[in-house]
Amino acid sequence: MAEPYDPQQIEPRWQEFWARERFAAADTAGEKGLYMLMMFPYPSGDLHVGHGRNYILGDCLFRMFLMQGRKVLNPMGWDAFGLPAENAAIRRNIHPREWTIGNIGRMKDQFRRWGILYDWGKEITSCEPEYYRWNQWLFNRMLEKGLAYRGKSPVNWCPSCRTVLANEQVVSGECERCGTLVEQRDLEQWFLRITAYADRLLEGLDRLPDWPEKVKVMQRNWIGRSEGCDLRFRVEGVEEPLTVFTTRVDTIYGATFVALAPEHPLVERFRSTAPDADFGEFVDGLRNQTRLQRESEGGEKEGRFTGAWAVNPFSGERIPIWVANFVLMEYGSGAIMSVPAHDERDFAFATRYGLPIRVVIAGPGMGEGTVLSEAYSGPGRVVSSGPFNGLASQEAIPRMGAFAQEKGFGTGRVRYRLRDWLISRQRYWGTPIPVVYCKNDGIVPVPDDQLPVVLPTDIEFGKVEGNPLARSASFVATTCPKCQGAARRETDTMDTFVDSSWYYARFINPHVHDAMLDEGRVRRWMPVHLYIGGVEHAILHLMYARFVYKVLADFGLVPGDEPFSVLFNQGMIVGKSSVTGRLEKMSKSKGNVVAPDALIARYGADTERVYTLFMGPPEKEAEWTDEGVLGAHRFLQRVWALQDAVADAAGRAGEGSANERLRIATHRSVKRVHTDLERYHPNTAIAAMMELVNAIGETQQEAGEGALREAYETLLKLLHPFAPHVTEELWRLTGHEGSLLRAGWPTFDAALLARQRVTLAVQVNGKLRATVEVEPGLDPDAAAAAAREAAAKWLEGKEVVKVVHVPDRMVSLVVKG
RNA sequence: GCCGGAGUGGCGAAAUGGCAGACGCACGGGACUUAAAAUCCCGGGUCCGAAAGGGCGUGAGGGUUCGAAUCCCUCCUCCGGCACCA
Repeated sequence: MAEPYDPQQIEPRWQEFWARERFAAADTAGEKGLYMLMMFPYPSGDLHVGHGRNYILGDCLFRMFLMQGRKVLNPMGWDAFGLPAENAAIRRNIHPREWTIGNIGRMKDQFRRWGILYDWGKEITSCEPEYYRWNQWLFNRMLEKGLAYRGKSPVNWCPSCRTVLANEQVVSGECERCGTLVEQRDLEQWFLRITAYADRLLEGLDRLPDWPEKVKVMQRNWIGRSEGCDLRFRVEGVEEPLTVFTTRVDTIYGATFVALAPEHPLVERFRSTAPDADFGEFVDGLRNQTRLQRESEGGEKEGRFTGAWAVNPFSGERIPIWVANFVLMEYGSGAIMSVPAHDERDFAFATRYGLPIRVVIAGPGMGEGTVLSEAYSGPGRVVSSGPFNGLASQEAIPRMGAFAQEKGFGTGRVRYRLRDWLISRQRYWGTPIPVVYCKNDGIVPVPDDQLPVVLPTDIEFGKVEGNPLARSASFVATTCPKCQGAARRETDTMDTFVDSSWYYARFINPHVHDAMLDEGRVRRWMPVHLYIGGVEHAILHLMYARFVYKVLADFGLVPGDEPFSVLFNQGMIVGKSSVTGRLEKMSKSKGNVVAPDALIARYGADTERVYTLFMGPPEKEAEWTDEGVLGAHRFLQRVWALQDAVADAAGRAGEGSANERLRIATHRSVKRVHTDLERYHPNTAIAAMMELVNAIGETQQEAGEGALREAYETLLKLLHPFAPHVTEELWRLTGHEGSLLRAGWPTFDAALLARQRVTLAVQVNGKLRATVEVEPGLDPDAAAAAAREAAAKWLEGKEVVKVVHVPDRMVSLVVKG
């Protein structure tokens, strides 16, 4: 009898062995291999079982690749800048760096205890100057190309995080990180010109067939490309024309007013002349509202007449200019031509304020005089539009656009919802933006040879409002690189998404000191073949990374122009919350965190791994249950116990049919595990191995040593990526030396699988009536004969008019009478 | 509102045009045990039937097909994303 299965005793030993033997080390100087990567984590400290999913799946695939003898780069690092470290500094008076490094140590240890292998020789920590200096270097390059710029605009301010945020980091009016309502502030900030890459970001998605459709759709929506034209309206009494953006020039004869955003510069000119006494108050009220407030007020459309008139450039008609709460300064030109008949919002506004509604697009069943009860925004025939009458709206759009262009009051224009990427943050724990402000020379970049601009350490946290960096005298006071005069350093730091926008390329050459990237290596190893991470980064990280990669490609530093060939999004692990009683993402506040430590102490890391991979398809959300863990543990117990079955069969030839049955089961499992892993379905791969365990159990009395050994050893190999510790141990116990990682990945004998008898389903008129066991590869006539015999009782007195034969699967008989 | 995804036993799920429910959990019965735990064996979609066998069954309704969980149309519900974007 074997010793009892004791993961406590087994697991640490193998973890040490794998580290010592450096199985995960990949030489990127040599020839190209497969590059797989899991999104590097923020080192927040403790990991729970929900975090494990991503890493366990990655490790499972990695180990299979290693067993297949492939060369694989599988690195790990730390997205180490960010607010939690600074908040910890304020609360607990510990330096952010110290806090971060401590957490990294704990997380690395957790990875080790999960049995997860990484090439730690290539570890990256983004808060170290040797890493972030290249953020600064890249910033300088982008500054040279005009891709980085300083600009003033209304920006999102999170009062709790005390910093501005990029648009992508505001989720329905709230800070993505802390949930606080963001405010609008007019500030001068640093931006990266991601909008210059909008079309390429869009077009690149079409060349990513192995990305989830969902992510691509989200990015497309976020970029929000729309084609239309800018039209210039003359405003009575005003010199400069007013530009509006529209995608529906075809409706312009139906424009009965023009609407301006409250922030539109033209509004100021009408402040004193507008007819309503509360005009100024109204405008100021809107300007002080947050975006969310403005939208939340029941979607109620509100506005005021400015007292001014615009002239429709097509018809020459005078139409009033209004200020309206539903017009956004951030989009288009902050001014629209309003066509109530054909736009839902304009319709609501016109109805409320008694403005005319004029049909100019006749949809099905509509004519010139039709009175609408709601806006019609579909296509139709152009009416009441002078020379354009009778055109189909689809046709009128280009025709009328061209007309406007010809006459000089219109220009074809593509607009995007996407805004430039605001990267300045008024916080300490990030990459210093490498510029200085000089009285003589203005904004001066810090020259490359003076990089990195290192974060100072003489910092006091938490005492006063504002960026602690700005209070570091030694940091702020500097000299101008141009004139050597006194100058002031920029104290804003970069958004941490800058760090993660290119780290994947640095992993290939983390120790190059005189360049951001080693061109030769990067050229061989990029793009990342398989990128695994959570869907929460569908827009943020993944779009920034695609943008920066394209910039790097334009600088000639990287090959191609997409960084990640295959993207795999794992789903969340959720647990029943003791607070809300519902299934929620694991978090301390929800009281549903399962810590790996106790689990590993009781059942072992292999059990956690098998359960995590067995829960369901990894792209789906899955609920953690203690009973499920038990099932995974039982499975490993059975595998452990089966070593006796092999030992007991020593010297036994066994019974032929049992041997054959077991061998077929073995090879079928090899085939299934392999194909299931290839399509990222570890759950069904485990099911296949469970079936093999059952098959070994059923035949262990009759089968011979050869078949049992083959079955068991194959099982150990197949199971190794899932449960690495116990399989290594069993591999030794069954008399082998070395590691399963070097034992090769099993292949299956197709000829053997082709020999197994098959069960044909027999259908009569589409209903299953019988099954019949036959030799594989039966020809249609023989199959039909077997089917007729099996279903004889259903064919009595009937005529078979058609036979459908699906080889080795079924025969369908169609009968009449 | 728009876009995307999903809906299958008591539960997690499998099957992507060919025997629905593999595999596991929970449950029921049995063996072992003084007993329990652990382990092992057997049984579970549902209805009729003692059984053999049959009817029904993959959110609802319709369609295509010899054959549909799978393809098409209409609708319902849930989840996710975007949302006054001109």
